[in-house]
Amino acid sequence: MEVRSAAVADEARVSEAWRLSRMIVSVAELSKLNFAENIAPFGLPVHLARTLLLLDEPAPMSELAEQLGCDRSWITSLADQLEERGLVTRVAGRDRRFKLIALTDSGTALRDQMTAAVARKSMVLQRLTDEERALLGPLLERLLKAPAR
Amino acid sequence: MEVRSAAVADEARVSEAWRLSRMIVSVAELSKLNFAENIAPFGLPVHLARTLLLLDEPAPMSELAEQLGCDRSWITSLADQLEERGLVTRVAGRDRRFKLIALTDSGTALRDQMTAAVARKSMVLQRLTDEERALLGPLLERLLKAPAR
DNA sequence: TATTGTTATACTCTATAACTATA
DNA sequence: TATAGTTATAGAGTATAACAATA
Repeated sequence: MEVRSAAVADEARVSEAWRLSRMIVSVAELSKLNFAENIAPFGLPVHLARTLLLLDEPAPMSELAEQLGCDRSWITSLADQLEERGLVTRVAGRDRRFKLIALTDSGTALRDQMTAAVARKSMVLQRLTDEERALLGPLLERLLKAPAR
Repeated sequence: MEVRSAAVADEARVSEAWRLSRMIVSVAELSKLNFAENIAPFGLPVHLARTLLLLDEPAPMSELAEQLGCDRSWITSLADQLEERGLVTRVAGRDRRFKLIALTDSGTALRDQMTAAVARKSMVLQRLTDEERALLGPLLERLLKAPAR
């Protein structure tokens, strides 16, 4: 009897967890759509916008590859595209093998505009209250950092 | 002075929202990785597994296209692949134009196994307590349903 | 004429492998 | 020999457009 009700409770817990998992993915998809809409006025494809928003400091290409979770060769292509638009330049690194990707003045200006626009129009800001956001933060941190209890 | 501090508070709110947005996307990415790992033992590529988990009732292909957010022609391809593996069949719909994708017995068995495995091993279940999940649900619902307050 | 699913084809994003230039 | 970036090529995943069958 106790075993039975424990199993039922577990079943409910598992199916609720599954529902939450699917919701997280949906939220992220919505969030990406949102991002795409918000940057559309700036005329950059999503992957270039994403890269631009990452470039606080001049960064070696291999480091960008790591941050974006992609191959170095793809970074070459991204850098080419951003360079064509005058948003970044390749500058020398501490070693003649390294090339750093650095924002140009217009790249910096565009990044600042985009960051502000994207943050102000984010779903999280538009749809949640201050209190709700305060609750959400720690939960997301747990999901990202927790060592799979 | 009041204006200044209001602006500062707003700035903080916006940048916190931006941090949360990025975390949501990271969580979703982790969650997808997790999903991929959990279904790997079943030997289905991710897109087929995702489709299988969607098939509770026999569904017309155009409805699947809508649910998965992709073109009807891609559903044809998915259905072909699932059919080759004996997991689904095309059955007649209420109109001779419609074809419904329905799970076979082995499709149903596989789906049940996968659903259970995926739910039990989900990050949400493994990394959050019951209380934390109870907090997370309503927040996600707000993000998905809220009419952009 | 409008709709469902199919086919053939093309495109986008990204990885792999081979290459170069340094170190 | 090992590492950073580049080039050329290939693949996965998906869309587009034209089409066939049915309504």
